[in-house]
Amino acid sequence: MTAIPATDRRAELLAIAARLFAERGLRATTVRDIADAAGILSGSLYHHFDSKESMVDEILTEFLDALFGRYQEIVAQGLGPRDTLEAVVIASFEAIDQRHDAVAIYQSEARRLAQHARFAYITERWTEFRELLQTILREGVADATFRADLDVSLAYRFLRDTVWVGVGWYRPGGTMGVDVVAQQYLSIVLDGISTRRRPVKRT
Amino acid sequence: MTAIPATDRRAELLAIAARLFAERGLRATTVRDIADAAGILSGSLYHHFDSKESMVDEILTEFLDALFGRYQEIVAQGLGPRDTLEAVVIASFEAIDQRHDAVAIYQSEARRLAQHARFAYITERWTEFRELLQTILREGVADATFRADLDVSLAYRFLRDTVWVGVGWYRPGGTMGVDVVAQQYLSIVLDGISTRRRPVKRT
DNA sequence: GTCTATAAAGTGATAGAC
DNA sequence: GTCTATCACTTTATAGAC
Repeated sequence: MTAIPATDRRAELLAIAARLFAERGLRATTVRDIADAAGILSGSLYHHFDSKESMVDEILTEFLDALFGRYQEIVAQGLGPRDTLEAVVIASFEAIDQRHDAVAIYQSEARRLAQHARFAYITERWTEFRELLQTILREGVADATFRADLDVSLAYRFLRDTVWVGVGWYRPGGTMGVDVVAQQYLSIVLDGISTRRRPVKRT
Repeated sequence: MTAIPATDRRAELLAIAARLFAERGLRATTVRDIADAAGILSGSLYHHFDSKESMVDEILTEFLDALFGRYQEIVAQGLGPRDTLEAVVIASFEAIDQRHDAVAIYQSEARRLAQHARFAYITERWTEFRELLQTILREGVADATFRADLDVSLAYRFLRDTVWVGVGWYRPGGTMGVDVVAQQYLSIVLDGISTRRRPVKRT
């Protein structure tokens, strides 16, 4: 583990890179694009970073550390399954609001990045998030907060995907606040969209 | 509009390209990768296709035409809001099952492709799908199938995203059949995961 | 911290032989 | 329908001057 100098210029360049990575995709963003956007030449970027891959690594590491730190805070509060789930969902939407670029990169590139040894921590975080959500769901089924017929592993994937996919359309600073979106989201996930329950079809 | 010769070899090469595009991403898949996988040299691909972009275009056009033809069939049946929604969701999951590569390409690249004039039809299809789902939701609210407090435009985005994001983890031929997944999905969306309804929080 | 200059490899695409 | 050969251009990254 090498210490990384956290200069202002470095952070500034990283923010520029993150925005381009999020908008155009990792592969479609060249080091020239980043340098152009920063008003310098491409070679000058290598004074700050080893490689383009290092920039991505740093953006994701910082983001994931902050996010999972927040999740740990929530778990430590020892709320019940429903309140814990709500808090985790709200924290995730807040991340979409406040770290939009990093979430967008994570959402659209993490799966492929995770295949490389350098990004193995993505898989670890993925596992951590799965255990977090599945534990909440299992406890909720056990204490009758959630439906007894819930397929926990499927519901987990559903929750995971639906939370993060919001980054695709949510625009920070738009008319709809992130807290409103989170509440509407929770309303659908917890209570469904229909007025009356139907029998669960078995196949 | 130029007629495209639909030879066997052409379809075969297109299937190989679609698999690679889906697995690695458009930008990360080179014409050499496609040619290698097909057992020919990269130059030979240009006997069949104008460009790499043409391959993508053809894969997506064919997929979207088939999918929206299916949606039209469903609408033409004149079912109620709930049955129409169920049928649309099931048809979408069937597409994930049967046209996995095309759906994966669509899911992860459509937004950026739509910015180019050549792929303007993606935006048109997007609008078509939005109107389809929002009409179902509005009619469902009107006849009390769906909750009166539903935010239709937000629920639409929720449905749209959650249906297609399934392509990220669903593997055709796996242990869980696509019909089971679709039913579980509908169960959550329609009825929610909780045992009892909570008051909707207003902000 | 940035620039000049450039290397080394990869990329989409073409022309014409077989 | 595929191969040989190759072009024009782009891309990541480096070395050393300023």
